[in-house]
Amino acid sequence: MKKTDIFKKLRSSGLRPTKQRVEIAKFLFDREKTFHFTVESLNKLLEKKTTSKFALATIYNTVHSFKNAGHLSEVEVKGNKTYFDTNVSNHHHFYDSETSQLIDIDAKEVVIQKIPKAPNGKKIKNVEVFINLKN
Amino acid sequence: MKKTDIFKKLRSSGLRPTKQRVEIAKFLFDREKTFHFTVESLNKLLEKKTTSKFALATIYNTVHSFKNAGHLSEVEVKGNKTYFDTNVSNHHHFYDSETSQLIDIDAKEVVIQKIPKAPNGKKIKNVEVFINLKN
DNA sequence: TTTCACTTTAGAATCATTATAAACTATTAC
DNA sequence: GTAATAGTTTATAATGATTCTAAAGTGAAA
Repeated sequence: MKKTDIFKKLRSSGLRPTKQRVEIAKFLFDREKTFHFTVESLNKLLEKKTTSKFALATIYNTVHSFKNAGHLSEVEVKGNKTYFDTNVSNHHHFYDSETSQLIDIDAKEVVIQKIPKAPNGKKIKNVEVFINLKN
Repeated sequence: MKKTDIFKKLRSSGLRPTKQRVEIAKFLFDREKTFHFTVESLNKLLEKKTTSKFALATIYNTVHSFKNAGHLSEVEVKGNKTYFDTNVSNHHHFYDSETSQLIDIDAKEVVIQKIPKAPNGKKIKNVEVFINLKN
Protein backbone atom coordinates (compact mmCIF):
# COMPACT_ATOMS: atom_id res chain seq x y z
CA MET A 1 0.00 0.00 0.00
CA LYS A 2 1.42 3.30 -1.10
CA LYS A 3 1.71 6.24 1.23
CA THR A 4 -0.72 8.22 -0.91
CA ASP A 5 -3.26 5.42 -0.56
CA ILE A 6 -3.02 5.60 3.18
CA PHE A 7 -3.47 9.36 3.02
CA LYS A 8 -6.54 8.85 0.87
CA LYS A 9 -7.93 6.21 3.17
CA LEU A 10 -7.57 8.50 6.15
CA ARG A 11 -8.76 11.65 4.41
CA SER A 12 -11.81 9.96 2.96
CA SER A 13 -12.85 8.97 6.47
CA GLY A 14 -12.40 12.49 7.78
CA LEU A 15 -9.24 11.59 9.65
CA ARG A 16 -6.31 13.96 9.44
CA PRO A 17 -3.28 11.98 8.29
CA THR A 18 -1.05 12.67 11.24
CA LYS A 19 2.34 11.05 11.63
CA GLN A 20 0.96 8.60 14.19
CA ARG A 21 -2.12 7.60 12.24
CA VAL A 22 -0.16 7.12 9.05
CA GLU A 23 2.38 4.93 10.76
CA ILE A 24 -0.21 2.84 12.59
CA ALA A 25 -2.30 2.54 9.42
CA LYS A 26 0.74 1.40 7.47
CA PHE A 27 1.47 -1.20 10.12
CA LEU A 28 -2.11 -2.46 10.24
CA PHE A 29 -3.26 -2.34 6.65
CA ASP A 30 -0.13 -2.93 4.63
CA ARG A 31 -0.23 -6.73 4.76
CA GLU A 32 -1.53 -9.68 2.82
CA LYS A 33 -3.40 -11.56 5.48
CA THR A 34 -5.88 -10.15 7.94
CA PHE A 35 -4.49 -9.24 11.29
CA HIS A 36 -6.05 -9.73 14.72
CA PHE A 37 -4.85 -7.81 17.73
CA THR A 38 -5.60 -6.22 21.07
CA VAL A 39 -4.46 -2.71 21.92
CA GLU A 40 -1.88 -4.22 24.21
CA SER A 41 -0.44 -6.50 21.54
CA LEU A 42 -0.49 -3.72 18.95
CA ASN A 43 1.38 -1.47 21.34
CA LYS A 44 4.10 -4.06 21.85
CA LEU A 45 4.43 -4.71 18.13
CA LEU A 46 4.66 -1.01 17.35
CA GLU A 47 7.41 -0.64 19.93
CA LYS A 48 9.32 -3.44 18.28
CA LYS A 49 8.68 -2.75 14.61
CA THR A 50 8.78 1.01 14.41
CA THR A 51 11.14 3.69 15.57
CA SER A 52 8.37 6.09 16.54
CA LYS A 53 7.01 6.36 20.01
CA PHE A 54 3.28 6.29 20.61
CA ALA A 55 1.40 7.17 23.76
CA LEU A 56 -0.90 4.35 24.76
CA ALA A 57 -3.82 6.78 24.62
CA THR A 58 -2.95 7.53 21.00
CA ILE A 59 -3.16 3.87 20.13
CA TYR A 60 -6.57 3.65 21.77
CA ASN A 61 -7.70 6.82 20.01
CA THR A 62 -6.40 5.67 16.65
CA VAL A 63 -7.85 2.20 16.86
CA HIS A 64 -11.22 3.62 17.78
CA SER A 65 -11.07 6.15 14.98
CA PHE A 66 -10.24 3.41 12.53
CA LYS A 67 -13.01 1.26 13.88
CA ASN A 68 -15.57 4.07 13.64
CA ALA A 69 -14.40 4.77 10.11
CA GLY A 70 -15.04 1.14 9.23
CA HIS A 71 -11.39 0.21 8.73
CA LEU A 72 -11.34 -2.20 11.66
CA SER A 73 -13.91 -4.50 13.17
CA GLU A 74 -14.25 -5.73 16.69
CA VAL A 75 -14.37 -9.44 17.38
CA GLU A 76 -16.39 -10.88 20.23
CA VAL A 77 -14.14 -13.06 22.31
CA LYS A 78 -14.67 -14.42 25.79
CA GLY A 79 -12.66 -12.58 28.38
CA ASN A 80 -12.08 -8.97 29.11
CA LYS A 81 -9.82 -7.76 26.33
CA THR A 82 -11.11 -6.23 23.14
CA TYR A 83 -9.94 -7.88 19.93
CA PHE A 84 -9.78 -6.07 16.62
CA ASP A 85 -9.62 -7.39 13.09
CA THR A 86 -8.34 -5.72 9.93
CA ASN A 87 -10.86 -7.80 7.99
CA VAL A 88 -14.00 -5.68 7.89
CA SER A 89 -15.95 -7.80 5.45
CA ASN A 90 -18.63 -10.14 6.69
CA HIS A 91 -16.82 -13.26 7.87
CA HIS A 92 -16.43 -15.75 10.70
CA HIS A 93 -13.76 -17.00 13.10
CA PHE A 94 -12.00 -19.97 14.50
CA TYR A 95 -10.90 -19.36 18.05
CA ASP A 96 -8.24 -21.34 19.82
CA SER A 97 -8.65 -20.59 23.50
CA GLU A 98 -5.38 -22.37 24.35
CA THR A 99 -3.37 -19.81 22.42
CA SER A 100 -5.97 -17.00 22.32
CA GLN A 101 -5.56 -17.10 18.56
CA LEU A 102 -8.18 -16.03 16.07
CA ILE A 103 -8.31 -17.27 12.48
CA ASP A 104 -10.58 -15.79 9.84
CA ILE A 105 -13.10 -17.90 8.00
CA ASP A 106 -14.34 -16.56 4.72
CA ALA A 107 -18.09 -15.97 4.63
CA LYS A 108 -18.56 -18.46 1.83
CA GLU A 109 -16.97 -21.25 3.87
CA VAL A 110 -20.02 -21.31 6.11
CA VAL A 111 -23.49 -22.02 4.84
CA ILE A 112 -26.40 -21.74 7.21
CA GLN A 113 -29.52 -23.60 6.22
CA LYS A 114 -31.91 -22.57 8.92
CA ILE A 115 -32.02 -19.64 11.25
CA PRO A 116 -34.75 -18.36 13.57
CA LYS A 117 -36.45 -15.10 12.73
CA ALA A 118 -35.70 -12.02 14.76
CA PRO A 119 -37.87 -11.38 17.84
CA ASN A 120 -40.65 -8.74 17.94
CA GLY A 121 -39.80 -5.52 16.13
CA LYS A 122 -36.17 -6.38 15.55
CA LYS A 123 -34.27 -7.22 12.41
CA ILE A 124 -31.19 -9.28 11.86
CA LYS A 125 -28.12 -7.11 11.39
CA ASN A 126 -25.67 -9.91 10.77
CA VAL A 127 -24.80 -13.45 11.74
CA GLU A 128 -21.43 -14.36 13.15
CA VAL A 129 -20.22 -17.91 13.51
CA PHE A 130 -17.61 -18.72 16.05
CA ILE A 131 -15.87 -22.08 15.93
CA ASN A 132 -14.05 -22.91 19.12
CA LEU A 133 -11.05 -25.19 18.73
CA LYS A 134 -9.41 -27.77 20.94
CA ASN A 135 -6.37 -29.98 20.50
CA MET B 1 -36.02 -26.42 42.80
CA LYS B 2 -35.97 -27.84 46.27
CA LYS B 3 -33.33 -26.88 48.78
CA THR B 4 -32.07 -30.45 48.88
CA ASP B 5 -31.60 -30.36 45.11
CA ILE B 6 -29.44 -27.29 45.40
CA PHE B 7 -27.44 -28.96 48.13
CA LYS B 8 -26.97 -31.95 45.86
CA LYS B 9 -26.00 -29.81 42.92
CA LEU B 10 -23.36 -28.03 44.96
CA ARG B 11 -22.09 -31.13 46.76
CA SER B 12 -21.80 -33.12 43.58
CA SER B 13 -19.53 -30.42 42.17
CA GLY B 14 -17.36 -30.41 45.24
CA LEU B 15 -18.73 -27.09 46.44
CA ARG B 16 -19.59 -26.74 50.08
CA PRO B 17 -23.17 -25.54 50.33
CA THR B 18 -22.56 -22.36 52.24
CA LYS B 19 -25.30 -19.88 52.99
CA GLN B 20 -24.09 -17.58 50.20
CA ARG B 21 -23.73 -20.26 47.55
CA VAL B 22 -27.11 -21.74 48.32
CA GLU B 23 -28.82 -18.39 48.11
CA ILE B 24 -27.10 -17.38 44.89
CA ALA B 25 -27.74 -20.81 43.39
CA LYS B 26 -31.42 -20.56 44.31
CA PHE B 27 -31.60 -17.16 42.70
CA LEU B 28 -29.83 -18.28 39.53
CA PHE B 29 -31.13 -21.77 38.93
CA ASP B 30 -34.64 -21.74 40.34
CA ARG B 31 -36.35 -20.32 37.26
CA GLU B 32 -38.09 -21.43 34.12
CA LYS B 33 -36.22 -19.48 31.49
CA THR B 34 -32.51 -19.16 31.12
CA PHE B 35 -30.98 -16.11 32.69
CA HIS B 36 -28.21 -13.89 31.36
CA PHE B 37 -26.25 -11.59 33.63
CA THR B 38 -23.04 -9.82 34.46
CA VAL B 39 -21.56 -9.84 37.94
CA GLU B 40 -22.63 -6.25 38.32
CA SER B 41 -26.24 -6.91 37.35
CA LEU B 42 -26.37 -10.01 39.53
CA ASN B 43 -25.08 -8.01 42.46
CA LYS B 44 -27.82 -5.41 42.04
CA LEU B 45 -30.52 -8.04 41.71
CA LEU B 46 -29.32 -9.88 44.78
CA GLU B 47 -29.39 -6.66 46.76
CA LYS B 48 -32.98 -6.10 45.69
CA LYS B 49 -34.35 -9.61 45.83
CA THR B 50 -32.71 -11.07 48.90
CA THR B 51 -32.24 -9.98 52.45
CA SER B 52 -28.73 -11.33 52.68
CA LYS B 53 -25.68 -9.25 52.07
CA PHE B 54 -22.96 -10.47 49.75
CA ALA B 55 -19.47 -9.13 49.35
CA LEU B 56 -18.77 -8.39 45.70
CA ALA B 57 -15.78 -10.73 45.88
CA THR B 58 -18.08 -13.51 47.01
CA ILE B 59 -20.26 -13.04 43.97
CA TYR B 60 -17.20 -13.22 41.75
CA ASN B 61 -15.96 -16.30 43.59
CA THR B 62 -19.33 -18.00 43.45
CA VAL B 63 -19.96 -17.27 39.80
CA HIS B 64 -16.54 -18.60 38.91
CA SER B 65 -17.04 -21.69 41.00
CA PHE B 66 -20.37 -22.32 39.30
CA LYS B 67 -18.84 -21.75 35.92
CA ASN B 68 -15.96 -24.13 36.62
CA ALA B 69 -18.45 -26.71 37.87
CA GLY B 70 -20.33 -26.42 34.58
CA HIS B 71 -23.44 -24.79 36.05
CA LEU B 72 -22.91 -21.54 34.17
CA SER B 73 -21.50 -20.71 30.79
CA GLU B 74 -19.80 -17.57 29.60
CA VAL B 75 -21.13 -15.75 26.57
CA GLU B 76 -18.88 -13.91 24.18
CA VAL B 77 -20.11 -10.38 23.81
CA LYS B 78 -18.34 -7.36 22.42
CA GLY B 79 -17.28 -4.98 25.12
CA ASN B 80 -15.49 -5.38 28.37
CA LYS B 81 -18.00 -6.97 30.68
CA THR B 82 -18.28 -10.70 31.12
CA TYR B 83 -21.72 -12.16 30.51
CA PHE B 84 -22.89 -15.41 32.04
CA ASP B 85 -25.72 -17.72 31.08
CA THR B 86 -27.58 -20.26 33.16
CA ASN B 87 -28.13 -22.27 29.99
CA VAL B 88 -25.14 -24.59 29.77
CA SER B 89 -26.38 -26.72 26.92
CA ASN B 90 -25.10 -26.15 23.42
CA HIS B 91 -27.09 -23.22 22.04
CA HIS B 92 -26.86 -19.86 20.29
CA HIS B 93 -27.73 -16.23 20.91
CA PHE B 94 -29.47 -13.19 19.59
CA TYR B 95 -27.76 -10.04 20.75
CA ASP B 96 -29.36 -6.62 20.78
CA SER B 97 -26.54 -4.14 21.14
CA GLU B 98 -28.99 -1.27 21.68
CA THR B 99 -30.21 -2.77 24.93
CA SER B 100 -27.25 -5.11 25.62
CA GLN B 101 -29.80 -7.90 25.78
CA LEU B 102 -29.08 -11.53 25.05
CA ILE B 103 -31.73 -14.03 23.98
CA ASP B 104 -31.13 -17.75 23.80
CA ILE B 105 -31.62 -19.68 20.59
CA ASP B 106 -32.17 -23.38 20.91
CA ALA B 107 -29.53 -25.45 19.13
CA LYS B 108 -32.12 -27.03 16.86
CA GLU B 109 -33.26 -23.63 15.59
CA VAL B 110 -30.01 -23.27 13.69
CA VAL B 111 -28.89 -25.68 11.03
CA ILE B 112 -25.49 -25.28 9.49
CA GLN B 113 -24.97 -26.92 6.14
CA LYS B 114 -21.34 -26.28 5.52
CA ILE B 115 -18.46 -25.53 7.81
CA PRO B 116 -14.71 -25.47 7.20
CA LYS B 117 -12.58 -28.13 8.79
CA ALA B 118 -10.36 -27.25 11.71
CA PRO B 119 -6.81 -26.07 10.93
CA ASN B 120 -3.70 -28.27 11.36
CA GLY B 121 -3.79 -30.46 14.47
CA LYS B 122 -6.87 -28.88 15.94
CA LYS B 123 -10.37 -30.18 16.41
CA ILE B 124 -13.68 -28.38 16.59
CA LYS B 125 -14.89 -28.08 20.15
CA ASN B 126 -18.16 -26.37 19.38
CA VAL B 127 -19.82 -23.89 17.07
CA GLU B 128 -21.54 -20.80 18.38
CA VAL B 129 -23.81 -18.66 16.26
CA PHE B 130 -24.34 -15.08 17.22
CA ILE B 131 -27.15 -13.12 15.58
CA ASN B 132 -26.80 -9.40 16.02
CA LEU B 133 -30.05 -7.46 15.99
CA LYS B 134 -31.02 -3.97 14.90
CA ASN B 135 -34.30 -2.09 14.98
C1' DT C 1 -17.21 -30.24 70.35
C1' DT C 2 -13.01 -29.55 68.57
C1' DT C 3 -10.36 -28.99 64.70
C1' DC C 4 -9.13 -27.72 60.17
C1' DA C 5 -9.68 -26.90 55.58
C1' DC C 6 -12.53 -24.22 52.90
C1' DT C 7 -15.17 -19.62 52.50
C1' DT C 8 -16.36 -15.09 53.04
C1' DT C 9 -15.18 -10.53 53.62
C1' DA C 10 -13.42 -5.66 53.14
C1' DG C 11 -10.23 -3.41 51.18
C1' DA C 12 -6.07 -3.04 48.44
C1' DA C 13 -4.13 -4.04 44.04
C1' DT C 14 -4.23 -4.74 39.17
C1' DC C 15 -5.55 -4.48 34.41
C1' DA C 16 -7.91 -2.47 30.54
C1' DT C 17 -9.82 1.52 29.08
C1' DT C 18 -11.38 6.41 29.09
C1' DA C 19 -11.07 11.28 30.54
C1' DT C 20 -8.44 15.54 31.12
C1' DA C 21 -6.05 19.42 29.96
C1' DA C 22 -1.89 21.22 28.19
C1' DA C 23 1.30 21.10 24.30
C1' DC C 24 1.52 20.22 19.48
C1' DT C 25 0.45 20.13 14.44
C1' DA C 26 -2.14 19.76 10.08
C1' DT C 27 -5.08 22.58 7.48
C1' DT C 28 -7.40 26.85 6.03
C1' DA C 29 -7.60 31.59 5.03
C1' DC C 30 -5.10 35.37 4.10
C1' DG D 1 4.66 31.73 3.46
C1' DT D 2 2.28 33.00 8.05
C1' DA D 3 -1.19 33.15 11.35
C1' DA D 4 -5.23 31.39 13.21
C1' DT D 5 -7.72 27.46 14.61
C1' DA D 6 -9.59 23.18 14.98
C1' DG D 7 -8.23 18.64 15.46
C1' DT D 8 -4.45 15.51 17.68
C1' DT D 9 -1.16 13.76 20.71
C1' DT D 10 0.56 13.21 25.09
C1' DA D 11 1.33 12.12 30.04
C1' DT D 12 -1.14 11.43 33.69
C1' DA D 13 -5.21 10.92 36.43
C1' DA D 14 -9.52 8.64 36.81
C1' DT D 15 -12.63 4.93 36.23
C1' DG D 16 -14.57 0.35 36.02
C1' DA D 17 -14.17 -4.51 36.11
C1' DT D 18 -11.90 -8.06 38.16
C1' DT D 19 -8.52 -10.38 41.14
C1' DC D 20 -5.65 -10.63 45.26
C1' DT D 21 -4.78 -10.67 50.22
C1' DA D 22 -4.97 -11.80 54.75
C1' DA D 23 -7.88 -11.96 58.58
C1' DA D 24 -12.21 -13.59 60.46
C1' DG D 25 -15.87 -16.93 59.95
C1' DT D 26 -18.07 -21.47 59.19
C1' DG D 27 -19.22 -26.21 57.42
C1' DA D 28 -17.92 -30.99 58.04
C1' DA D 29 -15.28 -34.80 59.74
C1' DA D 30 -13.50 -37.12 63.66
